[in-house]
Amino acid sequence: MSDDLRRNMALFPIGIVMKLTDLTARQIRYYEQNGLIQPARTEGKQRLFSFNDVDRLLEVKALIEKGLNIAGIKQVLQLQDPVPEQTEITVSSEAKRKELTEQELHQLLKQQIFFSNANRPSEHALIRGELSRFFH
DNA sequence: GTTCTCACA
DNA sequence: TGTGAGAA
Repeated sequence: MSDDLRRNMALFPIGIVMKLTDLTARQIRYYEQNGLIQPARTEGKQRLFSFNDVDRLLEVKALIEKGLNIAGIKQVLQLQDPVPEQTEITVSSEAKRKELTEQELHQLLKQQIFFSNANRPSEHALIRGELSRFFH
């Protein structure tokens, strides 16, 4: 399985994303309304975030903390990722931009867990449990 | 118990 | 952005 596919496959409920990004559910949904992220949905309409979404959320958070508004962030993200539309699973059209190696992917995962540990040491187990499916 | 949408101070 | 209501 390609790394690219894996990054778009992870499915976190909003609660986990809140812990991972330290954003409120309100903010996360607000950013989605503004097109900053495109989380998938379950049949029950609950949001399912991929690692790409979490990654983007962290960028958004960083930008917000720098004093940017939604409009400003939209521009920044558009420059980085001009309309993802839908992530096609076609083998032929993959790897147009950044391909992550196994090591880089694991490094990213470690970072996520590190952030969580720094903020809420008592919730290691929960988050690790949710992320465990990404480790082999 | 968790998340969703909508709405209001 | 926060919070609460009401539904799923």
